[in-house]
Amino acid sequence: MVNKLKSARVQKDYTQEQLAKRVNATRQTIGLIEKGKYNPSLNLCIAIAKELDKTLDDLFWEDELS
Amino acid sequence: MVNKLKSARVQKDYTQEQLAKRVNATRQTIGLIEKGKYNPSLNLCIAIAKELDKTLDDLFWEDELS
DNA sequence: ACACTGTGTAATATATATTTTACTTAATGT
DNA sequence: ACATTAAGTAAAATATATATTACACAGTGT
Repeated sequence: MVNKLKSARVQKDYTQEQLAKRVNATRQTIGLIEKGKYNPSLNLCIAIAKELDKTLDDLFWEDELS
Repeated sequence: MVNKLKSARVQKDYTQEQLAKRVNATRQTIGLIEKGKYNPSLNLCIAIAKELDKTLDDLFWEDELS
């Protein structure tokens, strides 16, 4: 239920730290978001999505649907 | 550039206060998000989108594209 | 055995989202 | 004219996202 973000990051061959730097965040923040332990801000979500060539829905919209 | 959220809310015939109550937020918070003066949390965005029968992309993804 | 890289995690500090309370104004209805 | 409703806005308080620093650990390469 968690790791669409992690999948997308790994697909891009980014480490947590590399992604963090590109979106002006910290490794820890990225790690916690991947673990589902954070409720990130919209701007950060958008920055991450753009950096990974995904959309908000791709990364953060409900899995439960379908 | 701002008001996909406002449009969706009005379409649903919700007042700011009604929407706020349904997503466990305040009228002020909704108002500021509509004005683009806030960087809301992902959870709030998701709650709003669900309540308005939209997706994250519908409401919060870039206008600038195209 | 030792260095190095990627990640998990925790404590404290800082920035900022969100609430609470309150005042204002435009619009609408009586 | 008055009351009511929806919305704009502001100050202070509170909650929480995020940064900073630091330590631990597994995996990999030397």
